[in-house]
Amino acid sequence: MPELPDVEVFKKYLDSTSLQKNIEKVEVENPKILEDITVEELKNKIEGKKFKKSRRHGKYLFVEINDNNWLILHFGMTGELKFYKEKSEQPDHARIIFHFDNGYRLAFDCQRLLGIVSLTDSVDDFIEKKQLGVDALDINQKDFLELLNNRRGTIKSALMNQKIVAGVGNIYSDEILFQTDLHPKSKVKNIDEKTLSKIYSSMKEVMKVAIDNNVNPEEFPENYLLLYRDVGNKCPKDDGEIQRVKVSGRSAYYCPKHQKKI
DNA sequence: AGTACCACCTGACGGC
DNA sequence: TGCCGTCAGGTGGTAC
Repeated sequence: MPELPDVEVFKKYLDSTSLQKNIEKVEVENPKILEDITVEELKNKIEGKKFKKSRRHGKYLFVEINDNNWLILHFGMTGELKFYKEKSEQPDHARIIFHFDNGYRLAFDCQRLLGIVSLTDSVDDFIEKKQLGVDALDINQKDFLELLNNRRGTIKSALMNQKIVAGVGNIYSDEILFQTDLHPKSKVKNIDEKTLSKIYSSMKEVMKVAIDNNVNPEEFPENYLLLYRDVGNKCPKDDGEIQRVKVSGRSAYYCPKHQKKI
């Protein structure tokens, strides 16, 4: 799940359920999910405090505990949040559980343990240290074009490169290229400025559509790839046959009929 | 600078 | 039923 739109939906979920409640206890079910911190540090810094507000950057969600203390959540491939009351409702792979004083709990669930839970005293420093680019929802067209100017690689890997633009992952880069009629292996340097501008607009549009529809593909427009993103399916635009190709180690799905390599 | 490959992990699925 | 290979929306390190 967790690309920019998914994380934005998690943010809204956390904001609407878990802010301003006293956190009585932090339970660590699996410490492998922690990075650079110990179980004790996590408990000491959070127990007895409240989640004050949250902030998203790319695929990261940061939750403020107090002025110089933020919880870092990264969802990996399989992370998600669940707010619930009864233990019986606890998700199968709850790795960290925050217990609130009203009896409710917030679980950081992560089946594959590729997610990360950590702490930082400065979100901006963390973003800088990770060399994350500007968030895909915030970047302006001029900066986007400049960042892609003179790149030698493929357009899909550029879109997925978190140092260029933060937030776009495998699924949504496919969607953006599907909507702009470009083969995922097209070389960035072969793409003219007009087409790059189209990619920029499509990136914004796809992110917005996904967020507005709560990342539920069933609600997406009919001409979106997402519901048909598998080998052999019919392209929702022109009845081409969806194919798969490896691009920088990831599976890219595309319609060979209208996505041409340039 | 880019890319290919590996590692970190768990689990679902299809073929035999 | 079990075993095996492949795949899955992420990131980071290494070696070309």
